[in-house]
Amino acid sequence: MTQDREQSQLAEVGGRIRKLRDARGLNLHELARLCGISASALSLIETGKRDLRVTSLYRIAVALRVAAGELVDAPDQSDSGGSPGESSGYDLRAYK
Amino acid sequence: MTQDREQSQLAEVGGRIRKLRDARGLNLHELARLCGISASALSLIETGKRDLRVTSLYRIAVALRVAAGELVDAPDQSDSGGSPGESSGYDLRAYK
DNA sequence: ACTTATTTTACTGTTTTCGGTAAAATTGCT
DNA sequence: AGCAATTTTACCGAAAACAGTAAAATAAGT
Repeated sequence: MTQDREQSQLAEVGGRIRKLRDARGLNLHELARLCGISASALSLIETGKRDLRVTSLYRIAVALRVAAGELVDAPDQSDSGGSPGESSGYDLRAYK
Repeated sequence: MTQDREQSQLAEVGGRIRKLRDARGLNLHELARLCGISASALSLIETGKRDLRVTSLYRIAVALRVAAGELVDAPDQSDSGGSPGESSGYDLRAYK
């Protein structure tokens, strides 16, 4: 369950990278060299078959000239710091 | 150079995590359990001493109830999909 | 069809994240 | 000061992300 979810999350991240790479007119090897990641690793990342470190995410974002958040968030994500003070909602009873 | 940059990027990510965790009134072990990451690893992440996978980033974001992008982007990041068609700015001459 | 460019996949070796545990260091409270 | 809670750090072993290479698969062009 959680496995499938992370799988699709990575697939979405990879899809956004590929889309932006295409929009920039770059091929795999070019982007790979721009962000210091091997082409084979980048291919696995774009197809959602490999997890990646956030530092790698940053390097890719820099190469694609977008904010790193655009690679991990859905395009319509807009929620932010709500009103502070309503510290609620956590159910810690199950533990400890 | 690049090393220091990634170091500070990780420190910023960790700082945001810690700040949100404090705002939620959670201690390290509680957040660790909520996102399925060991407390020791989470401590290293919050102090910017350890890189992390994006799937871990997602789990932390879910536990903190924020978009993952809020953990990787500076709070004032707002640029987005500019006008398509101006494919420019890449210098590939140095390679290939 | 052939040829070329691009991408995918498989493999090996190195580095690094991660869980778990436990011990130090720090912080907070009385 | 002491004592407890929280955090940091150090270790170990396992799993996974990397680089590099090369071969297979796919796409694109002539």
